Amino acid sequence: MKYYLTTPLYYVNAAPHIGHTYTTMAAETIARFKRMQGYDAVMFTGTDEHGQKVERSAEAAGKSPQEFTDTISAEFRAQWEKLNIRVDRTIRTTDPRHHKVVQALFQRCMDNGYVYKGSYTGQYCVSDELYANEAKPGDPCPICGRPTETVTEENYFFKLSAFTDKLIALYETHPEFIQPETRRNEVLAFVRQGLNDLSISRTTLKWGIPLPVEGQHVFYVWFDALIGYMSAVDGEGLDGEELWPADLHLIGKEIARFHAVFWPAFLMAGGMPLPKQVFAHGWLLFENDKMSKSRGNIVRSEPIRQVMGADALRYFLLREIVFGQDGTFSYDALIGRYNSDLANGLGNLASRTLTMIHQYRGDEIPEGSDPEIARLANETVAAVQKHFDAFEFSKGLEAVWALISAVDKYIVQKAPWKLARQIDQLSQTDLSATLYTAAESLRIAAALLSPVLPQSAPKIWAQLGMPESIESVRFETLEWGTLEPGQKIGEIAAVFPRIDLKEAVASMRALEEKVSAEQNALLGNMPGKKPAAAEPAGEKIGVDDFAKVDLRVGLVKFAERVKNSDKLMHMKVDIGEAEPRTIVAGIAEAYTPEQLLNRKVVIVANLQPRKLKGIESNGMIVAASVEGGKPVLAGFHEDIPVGARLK
RNA sequence: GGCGGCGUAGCUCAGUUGGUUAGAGCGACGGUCUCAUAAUCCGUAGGUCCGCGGUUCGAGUCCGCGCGCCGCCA
Repeated sequence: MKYYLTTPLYYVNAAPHIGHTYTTMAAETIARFKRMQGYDAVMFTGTDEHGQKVERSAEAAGKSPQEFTDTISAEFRAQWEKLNIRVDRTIRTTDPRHHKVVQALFQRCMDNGYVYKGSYTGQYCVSDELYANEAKPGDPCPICGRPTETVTEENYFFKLSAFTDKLIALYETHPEFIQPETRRNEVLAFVRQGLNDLSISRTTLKWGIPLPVEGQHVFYVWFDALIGYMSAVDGEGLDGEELWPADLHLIGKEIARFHAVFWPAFLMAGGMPLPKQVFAHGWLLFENDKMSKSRGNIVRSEPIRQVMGADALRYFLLREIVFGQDGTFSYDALIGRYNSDLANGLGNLASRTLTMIHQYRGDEIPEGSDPEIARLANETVAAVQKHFDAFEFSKGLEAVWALISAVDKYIVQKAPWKLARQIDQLSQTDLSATLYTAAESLRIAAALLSPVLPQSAPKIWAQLGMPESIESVRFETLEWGTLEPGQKIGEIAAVFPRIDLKEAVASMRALEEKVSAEQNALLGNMPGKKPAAAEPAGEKIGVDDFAKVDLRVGLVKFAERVKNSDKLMHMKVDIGEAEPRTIVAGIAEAYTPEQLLNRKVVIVANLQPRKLKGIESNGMIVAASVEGGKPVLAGFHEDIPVGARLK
C-alpha cells in the first residue's frame, strides 16, 4: 500500500531556515514510520518559484528569475541532504513538466464551467501575493501591514463560490480532512460565511506559468504551487503513476486555508480525487518571539547540525513540541533535551548495557528475560504506533523514554556488577537474564526510535550486533524475544556524548552569524544593510494629508511606569493647553521616568484617544525605531516653546 | 466588533463523565551505587490550579463576570 505525503512547496523568496526543517523532518519521520508499518511511503518536498516577490527578489539580487530560483532551490535540496532527509519525489514549479499539469488542471476546470473571465480592481499586497478584499486605496495590507498597491486586472476567475456547500460536506463527512481540531473549526467558520470567487490569473507579472488560453496571463501563484503535489508524481498531465491522491499534506498553520479550501475546490472542479488529509502544525517561536526577518532572530539548521547533529535537532523538535501547537525553540532547551534524554538516557543505557555484556559475557548476548520489562516493552511498541499514527510524536517518544527509565531502574535493582562477583549458578543465570533484558529493551527502543533518529539508531543497532538492517524492521514483527542469544555485539562507542552547554551555544551562535551571512550573499542582500531601510516607503501623500496630523512640542511634566507592563510609560505632557495631556506610550524599555521628566518631545495631538492598561491615552509620542530595537524619541537641538506646531 | 482557544510547581506540560493529601519530565537540593557518558537509582523542597462570585455534600474540572495572552474572521 502506498502512502504519499508532502511538505509544502517552499517559497524560494527566502533561504531555508529551521521552520522549513521542522516541517520537512516531521514529514520524513512520518514516511519512515509508515515504512515500518509496511507502507510504501513516498516523501515529497519541492519549491515554489514563481510570483512577483521572486521576480523582485531576483532583481534585487541582480539575477534573472531563473538564475535566482536555480540558486535558492539548490540550497533547499542541499539542506535536506545535509540533514539526512531522504526525499523521494520533488518538483520545482519552474519545471516544464509542472507547467503542463497546471495547464491541464486549468483546462479541466474551464471545461467543467468553473472558470470565467472578469475584471477586478482592488488593493493588492505584493508581499503576500493576495488581494486585500476590504482595503481601500492607501490602506496597508491587513495581513502584513505593508502598503498595498491599487491594481486593476482583467482576470480569469475560479468559481470558488460554487463549492461552499461541497466543502462543508467534505469537512463534515471527513473530520480528519483538516486537522488539528482548531484549524478545522477555523476553516469551517471561514467557509460557512460563504466563499468569493478567486482570481487565478495575473497580467501584472511575467514570472509565472502562462494560461493556455491567453498568453499574457500567468497563473496566480497558489493555483500554480498547490498543483506541484500532483505534478511531482505525474509525467504527462493528470495521468500519473497512481500515487495521487496524496495521503497527507503536512503544512504550517498559516497556509491552512489554501490547502483546506482552495486546493480541494480546484481538484473538485477538475474532477480529480482529493487528498486524504491536511495536517497543519504550529509555529516555531524563538525564545517566545515569532521568528522573522525583521526581528533578525531566524534560526538556521546548519549550525545546529554541525555542533549537535541532525538527529539531535529532529529529536528536539518532535519531543519538545506538541505537534500542531506552537512551540518554542531555544538553544538552551535543545541542549537540555540532548543531555538529559539522549546522553543520560538512551546513550548511557546503551553504553552501560553493552559494556556489561562485554565485561561479563565476553561480547555475547546471553539468555533469559524479565517478564515485567518484556510486557512493558511490548506495550511500548503498541503505544508508539498509536501515538505516531495520530501524529502525537511527543507522546510516542515519552513512551519510549518510560521504557528506558524502567530499564535503568531495573538494572539498579538487579545490580549485575554484584551478581558478576557471585559464582553460584543462580546468580549467574540471573545476571544473564538481566543483561539480555537490557539488551533486548535497547534493541526495541532503537527500532522504535529509528524514524526519529535515522543516523543514531542504526549505530546502536550495529553495536548490538544486529545482522539485518534496522530499516527492515516492521512493527508487525517487532516484539520481545527476537534478539538471538549468542549474538556477538559490535564495537562500543558513545552515540550521544554529553555536550557542554556554554561551549555549544557559543559555537552555534558563531556559526549562525556565518551561515546567515552566506545566505544573504546568496540572496544578493548587501551585508549590514538594515532591514528597516529595505522596507519600501509607503504610498505618496499630499501636503493636505500631512496637515491632518497635528504635531506639537510638548514638555513631560510627569512620568511613571504603568503597573504590570514592561513597555508602557504613563506621562503627563504639557502642550500649551489648560491641562497637561495624559499619554501612555510604549517606551518604558528604552527610557526611565527620570530621563523623561522635563524633556521636550513631539506629540501627535489629534489622535483618537485610546485606553491602554485602563489609562486613557490622549495622543502619541513620536519616536523612531527599527524592528526589534528600542524606540528613540524625536527632539530638538534648539530651544522651542511648548505647544509650537510642527509643519 | 463576532467566533474560538488558552491561563496548573522555576521551565515544558498531564489532569479522563466534578470525588480522597493536584501529578509527570526537566531544573534545584540531599543521599546512594560504581556497570555506565560527573551518568543511574532513592529522597526532599516548591503550587491562593489567573482573579472574583455562583451551583454543589464536594469545583483545577460546571456556570457568570473580570483580567491577560493567542488564533480565525470582519
